[in-house]
Amino acid sequence: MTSLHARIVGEIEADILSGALAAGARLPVEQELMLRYDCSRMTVSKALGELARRGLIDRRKRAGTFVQRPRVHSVVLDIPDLAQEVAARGQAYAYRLVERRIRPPRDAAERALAGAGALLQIDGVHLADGLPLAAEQRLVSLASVPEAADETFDHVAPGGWLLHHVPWTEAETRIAAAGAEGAVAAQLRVAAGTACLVIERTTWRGDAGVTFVRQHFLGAHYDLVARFGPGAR
Amino acid sequence: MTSLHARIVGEIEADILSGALAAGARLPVEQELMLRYDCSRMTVSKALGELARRGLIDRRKRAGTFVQRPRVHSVVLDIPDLAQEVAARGQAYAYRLVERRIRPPRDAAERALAGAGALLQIDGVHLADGLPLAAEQRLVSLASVPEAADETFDHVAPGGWLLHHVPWTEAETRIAAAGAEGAVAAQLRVAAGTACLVIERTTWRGDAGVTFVRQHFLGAHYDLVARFGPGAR
DNA sequence: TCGATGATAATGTATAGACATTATTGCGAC
DNA sequence: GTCGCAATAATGTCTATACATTATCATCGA
Repeated sequence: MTSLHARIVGEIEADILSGALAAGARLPVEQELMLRYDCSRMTVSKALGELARRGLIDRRKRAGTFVQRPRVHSVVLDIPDLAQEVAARGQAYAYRLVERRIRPPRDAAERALAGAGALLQIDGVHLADGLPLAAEQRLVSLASVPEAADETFDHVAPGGWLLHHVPWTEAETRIAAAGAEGAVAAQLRVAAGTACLVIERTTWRGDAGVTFVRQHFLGAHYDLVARFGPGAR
Repeated sequence: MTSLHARIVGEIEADILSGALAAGARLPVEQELMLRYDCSRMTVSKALGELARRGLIDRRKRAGTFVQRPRVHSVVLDIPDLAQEVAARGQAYAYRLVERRIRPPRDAAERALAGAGALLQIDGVHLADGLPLAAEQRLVSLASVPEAADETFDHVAPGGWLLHHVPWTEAETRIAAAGAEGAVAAQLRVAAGTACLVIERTTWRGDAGVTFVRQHFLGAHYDLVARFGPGAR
């Protein structure tokens, strides 16, 4: 016996996550939701208030209620749009493609990501002021993001591109440290064994895998900062 | 002109964070808050509902409303209680003290942490199944946590101890990678330059600094995993 | 003594209505 | 046209009330 406002939250959330309500779309006004769920305005408002506090929607007086664009998740780690971060540091950002190809999944983990389709593999290097900052190896599920096949990713980083082409995602991030080896060391132009911050992230949209990325950051040039607290949102 | 329920949220939150309402303490019942704020029950309930959603309080029917114990913050990175984590992996956990001393702050950052008082410096090593997992250098502000001066930290790790002795905290975490050098390499029993995950965390209680800790994790033996998503709590 | 049972005190959900606030929109004056 | 202002449509807050739910507590009976 779940409560009515919880049901409203759930249904709207599902519509947003599935893409049925696209980012920027306008939700029905409260009056209409009152009719749809046959309930009072307080109940609708409670549900919308919760979604707003969670950051899924934006309520604006007189204008209405809108689906939020996917924020950079959770303030914390997720999906640093490197272009923006580097720019914020006052450095010149560039992305250099190393390799791009379409291939079938090679192991169980990749099959789970790919679903029924093939994978787009994109290797590249992020540069700050011309110097290597991070080496990136990425797999994109073409079943989930077929448009990616039409994009060359010559100079546009796939991370930022995906941010703008896939609406809501859920992500699991793994952070570790490792020495740079082989191709990665070469791309970063450092000696083998140099300490790197390794970030691996798998991203889903609902149950479908979207992308997996492994980034080697030069430890000396990059770090992550996250702030927590009961007050923090 | 902040709204009334926002004010209620703020005041109760402040009482919790300051320790005026200790963990486990019972809050006034809604009727009493209605009187205190001269408002309706819905307004009180909205405020308490928000605090409950944020995890600061726990509302139980018939029993009342209670201050939650500080959860491991924010699901994500924070404050891995290594003892628990290692145990969860089925390994034997141990902590070995390397050095413990009380000293004045040495630079501006340390002065900011220490406030008016001195610092307790605790260096130690976390072991899993007898092997070094992480080297830890910690500073505790005795102004904020005077009880720490009476604790030897011989075999009890200061992280877990602090978790149980300081109620609510806010933390900033920095994550980077670096090669182990000097004393750290020796404590971890690895060659200099071995890649480590470096976690630095400063913790406050309100405006007062509580502790700063720098941990070097052996990259090969440790990683952080965090999962995000709109649904995730 | 101990266990079942029912009363009760607390939160949980919902309603209907009132008034406040605010950004948009459209209209009128210039 | 465009600038400003007023009407208005949407959300924001709050009240007073009702009934539901549930864990606790006290009482009663075996």
